[in-house]
Amino acid sequence: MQQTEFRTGEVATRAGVSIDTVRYYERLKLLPRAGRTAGNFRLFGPDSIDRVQFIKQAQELGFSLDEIKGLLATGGAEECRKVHDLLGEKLHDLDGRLKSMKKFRGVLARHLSECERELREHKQAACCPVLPIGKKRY
Amino acid sequence: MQQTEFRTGEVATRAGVSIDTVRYYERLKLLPRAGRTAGNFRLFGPDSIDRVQFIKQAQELGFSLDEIKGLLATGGAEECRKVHDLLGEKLHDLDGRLKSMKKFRGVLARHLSECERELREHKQAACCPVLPIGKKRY
DNA sequence: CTTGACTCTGGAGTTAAGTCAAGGGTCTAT
DNA sequence: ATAGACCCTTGACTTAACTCCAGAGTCAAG
Repeated sequence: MQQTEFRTGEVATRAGVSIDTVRYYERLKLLPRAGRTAGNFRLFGPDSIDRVQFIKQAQELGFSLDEIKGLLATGGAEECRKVHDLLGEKLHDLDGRLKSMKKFRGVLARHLSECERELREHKQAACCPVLPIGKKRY
Repeated sequence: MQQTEFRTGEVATRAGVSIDTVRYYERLKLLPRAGRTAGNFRLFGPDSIDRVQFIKQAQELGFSLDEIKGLLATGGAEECRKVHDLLGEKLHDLDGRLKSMKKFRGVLARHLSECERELREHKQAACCPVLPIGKKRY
């Protein structure tokens, strides 16, 4: 049978965060309040590990903990509507960011190859500062 | 003829940041030290505006000011090599992030449609918390 | 030559997201 | 029944990236 309860430290290592972070997330209600043992040790269900990972991923993509909390909200119908709208909005954001990331990727790639040419041709050129603009005065 | 010098406030509004941010960036050497008028007002070249925008964009994509500074560095051949390497690394990061963003996009989109179905079908269902996992215990 | 909008410096304050430390329990393997 | 590994709470600290403030100077228009 699968393990079904985890203490703080175990959640932390499994999800790849610090133990303090797990407690911090619980305080912020990003994780539901965990149950406790007789000795007051937290006990989390396995879903909490996934949840922490979800949070971390969303965070990587530029969502704040607050926004993430919005996405995790649970409740009646109007809550649902709110999550729905937020979701649509976030999806829209994400698409915008995907687009500009691709553009930026292009900029960096262009610079990279320019930089390579520079290094190849005049072996010790002035340099290749990454800046999508002229190089003289600022 | 084009305007060729800008004071702090103008750079700020054109680049869409606060005036404090412009000064802050100058302090951090993300912008080259601006020239001054007789009365000690900063004078920036037009490139500074582009530079601020570049910084903001990179930042949106998850680069820290410190990393960005690395990309802007200028200097001899080894500096160049360093920028080159950093650039390659960042490009690689970016690709990873693009991938996981797309995946996450999928997750959100799936939730969105699930949420919509929920709202459509049982008009006032329990709700649709965004969580890529089971809903019972944490 | 005054007024109102703008700018300067230096330093303190803020926010998000942790991170650390002190002082003290708990658990389990021997 | 004790050592070593965990865990608890409270509250202070840290870092990045701003943001705000006071007190003072500058500039363009009328």
